[in-house]
Amino acid sequence: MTELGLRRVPRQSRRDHVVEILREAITSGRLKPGERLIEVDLSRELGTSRAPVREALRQLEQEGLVASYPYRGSEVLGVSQDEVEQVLVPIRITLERFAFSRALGRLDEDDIEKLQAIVVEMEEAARLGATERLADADIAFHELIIVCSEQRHCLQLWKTIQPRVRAYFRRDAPAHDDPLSVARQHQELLDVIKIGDEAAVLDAIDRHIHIHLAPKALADEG
Amino acid sequence: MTELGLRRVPRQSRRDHVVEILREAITSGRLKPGERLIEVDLSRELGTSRAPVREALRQLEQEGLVASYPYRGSEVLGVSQDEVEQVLVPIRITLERFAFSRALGRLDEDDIEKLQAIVVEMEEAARLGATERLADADIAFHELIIVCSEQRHCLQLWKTIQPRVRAYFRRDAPAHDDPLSVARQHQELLDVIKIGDEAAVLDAIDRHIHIHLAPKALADEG
DNA sequence: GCATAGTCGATTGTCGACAGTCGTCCGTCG
DNA sequence: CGACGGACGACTGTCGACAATCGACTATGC
Repeated sequence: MTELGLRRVPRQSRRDHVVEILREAITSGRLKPGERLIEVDLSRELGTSRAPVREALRQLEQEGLVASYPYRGSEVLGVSQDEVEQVLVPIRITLERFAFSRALGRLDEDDIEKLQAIVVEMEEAARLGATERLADADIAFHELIIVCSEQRHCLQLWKTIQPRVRAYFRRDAPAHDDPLSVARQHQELLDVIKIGDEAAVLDAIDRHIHIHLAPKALADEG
Repeated sequence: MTELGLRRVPRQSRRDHVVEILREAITSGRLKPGERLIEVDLSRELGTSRAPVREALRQLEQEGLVASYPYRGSEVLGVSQDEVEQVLVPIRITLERFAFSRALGRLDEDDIEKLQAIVVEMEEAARLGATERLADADIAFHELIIVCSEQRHCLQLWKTIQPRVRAYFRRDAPAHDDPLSVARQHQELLDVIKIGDEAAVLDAIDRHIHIHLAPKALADEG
């Protein structure tokens, strides 16, 4: 009848659905580190069978949000500041330097427009004090460029660390004294991208990502 | 009777078994890029049901060895030289710099002995021209140190890229004019580790991993 | 002859049931 | 009183069957 071709269509598999629900719950902090994840309970709550839940837990395990032990279940993991500084930030720099330089030649006007829209979204979120929206827009900005780079394995590695990057964005977002600065920084990054000078872009990314380091870590880096 | 408590015990889940078989087949090149992986066929060949096979394929997908498309199946992926140089090598450097510096204080005599044993294994494999054994020993050396660093997420990221690192080790191994040099380089690295000077170790790792770059890439890096 | 819609086989996505494993609790024995 | 061991409950690992989806092929109309 009125159902236009997508009646009960999942359009996204139940597994993906479960992954999203759980990832959201973990990165937002609603599920806390150490909490147990029991397959039957989850499947009941989500109105599905255990098979999709199991596969979802495996994926979250790969993403480092969950740890699981044979025959003994799964638990939620946290993201330490130490990991952010020592692993995630350097990996992001490696990954994004590569992705950004590849993306430079491929970004068309449409892409630039989308990036600009994300910056606008940031400004709006910042004004409203919507820290989660701000963090998600931040993720979206970086992910869009990685997607545009059309480097399959780069995107795959990004997907592996992205949930944890999101987790620390969200955790740290409320601490910003000036949320608008996030939007401003991305605007500057975008401006450099528009100009298209590779060296300048790489330099801008380095500085942009380094912002996430705590003062002490910055001192360590020199 | 004689069965000493581990009769039919899997001791490793069927899923892990399937993962290992397929990973081995892909990294060794027995399964070629583009080849299709059909769940029922695999489950029949491996004498198991589809559930473990499905979960194994998901894991290999996370590792970047396999790509899968909803309702349309999975296929084997390759590892390009471009990815090695632009992504895997830099990521390895980031990861291993961190892991090695963390491991330095934790390596006990037992660990050093194991590392030494791996170098001996390399020498033996090199003399026999056993290129796959040589590549696997190379992997084992680096992985042991990452394990000793006791950085959970570091290990998790390593597990994500390790299969592709193995793939390019195995692919490139036969091309070495002097297989023994691999053992020699690791011996030198191990010697520096024994001394325990962090800066020297980090420097040695950089150079060690950079070896995998083709001459052209090296020129690019300056 | 060509475009379009319907059908079919192959393959994946999901389900409910059962088997295997682990930690715990309780009773027994020294 | 503590160590040992077997039974129990909770949960994960695996299975075989069914539903949903896709691409290719075929038939139909123009």
